[in-house]
Amino acid sequence: MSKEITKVSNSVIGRLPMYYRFLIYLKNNGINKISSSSLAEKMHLNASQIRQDLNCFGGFGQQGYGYNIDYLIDVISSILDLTNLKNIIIVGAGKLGVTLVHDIDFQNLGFKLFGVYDNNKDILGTSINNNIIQDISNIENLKTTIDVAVLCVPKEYAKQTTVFLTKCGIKTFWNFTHQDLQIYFNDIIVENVHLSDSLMKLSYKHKHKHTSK
Amino acid sequence: MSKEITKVSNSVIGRLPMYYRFLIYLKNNGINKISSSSLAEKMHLNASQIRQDLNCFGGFGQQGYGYNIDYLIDVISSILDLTNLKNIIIVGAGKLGVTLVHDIDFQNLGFKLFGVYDNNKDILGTSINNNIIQDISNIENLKTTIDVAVLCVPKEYAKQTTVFLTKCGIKTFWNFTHQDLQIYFNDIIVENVHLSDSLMKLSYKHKHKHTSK
DNA sequence: TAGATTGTTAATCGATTAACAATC
DNA sequence: TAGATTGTTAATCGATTAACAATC
Repeated sequence: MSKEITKVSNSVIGRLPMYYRFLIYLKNNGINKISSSSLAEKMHLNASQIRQDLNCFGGFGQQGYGYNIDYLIDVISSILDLTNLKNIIIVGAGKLGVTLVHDIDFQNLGFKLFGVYDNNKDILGTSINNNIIQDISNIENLKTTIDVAVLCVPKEYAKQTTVFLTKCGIKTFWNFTHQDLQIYFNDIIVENVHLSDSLMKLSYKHKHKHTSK
Repeated sequence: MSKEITKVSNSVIGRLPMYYRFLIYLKNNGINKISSSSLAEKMHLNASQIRQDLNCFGGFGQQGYGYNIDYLIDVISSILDLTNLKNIIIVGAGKLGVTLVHDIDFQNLGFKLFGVYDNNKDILGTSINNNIIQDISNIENLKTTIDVAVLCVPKEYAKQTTVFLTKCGIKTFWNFTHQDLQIYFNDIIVENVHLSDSLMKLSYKHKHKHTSK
């Protein structure tokens, strides 16, 4: 049974991948059903929260029994849109861009890696994992729709690159540039991976070991 | 004027690096003072929130005037402990580990890169940016205190590596392994960079463009 | 049927926003 | 001094947790 989804909070969305990961772990250990309270205990969460989270999208459990793990994995996968492959490109073939080509399992995360782009003449034509690095200006001429761009360019180029890509019709960005983009662009969807912010938070937590939450 | 810090919420801590980054940007543009309302407008935030956030740590502004940007940068830097260098090691010298050695400005984020470790005999002794890859077992014999470990090992090894490192006295982790650790360890500090979770969230947001926040 | 556990409503808790007195 | 803007208290909003009736 599925629900009309209106507006789901970021907190809920943020927990879905965590549930997904943990349920796969349980499945791999031969477990095929689980109750919200037992899942909560294992994940160090609250059972009410798990039920509330899932019920944003529909009723996927069975009273007196719990949740079927295979089914729940399918459901979350479908909510996160992991089976419908979207075209993604990597913009910026520096160390980070290249690492992502190798390390990210795009296929299983809802994406088809469509191409890798850069503007450095020295590396154009080189191949990474069977992806030939192409000139970024080629994006304009693509007939295929690109759904998402991964921004791996240096911070100084983040803004102008995004201007260019939005002109090419791309509205969704996985942003590794340490540059805040939502400030300058309306109507784009951005998921930030600000590694330096993350490390600063760790620095704070390390200092305030017993005073931070 | 500084305050007795009791317990600051993760939401507040999470915004500090963002303020820090933006204030440096303003400074680089020759601006030396700003009011909370003007900062809020530029950052698409709420002025009350900025004042509340800062006042968790003390009163750093001046009525009728606003905040001195240089001073505020210093204050936040000190709150985040960015000037007191802590020893950090990278564990796992695969593509990601190597990329972090090159791309992360540890020095300016509160850390001194102390060493890079792996257990792959083929790469031991190799040098990355003047860091020689050392055998992970050497960590046990270190006389120097290691404050933080960056976990860049394959997911399957995350748990056992963490067990080993905690035995060596390391309690703070920057975790890139896609393995939840807090579930298994008490009393450790972890900052997760779950790239696959991040991409799944983007997948969700892309699908639900107009229904997600 | 009885026991277990969901789905959902209600209560609580915390974070964000508004208001305003203090003060530079 | 008058105007501006902080620091801080109070009000609102949203997210988490508890409770329980519905039901498998």
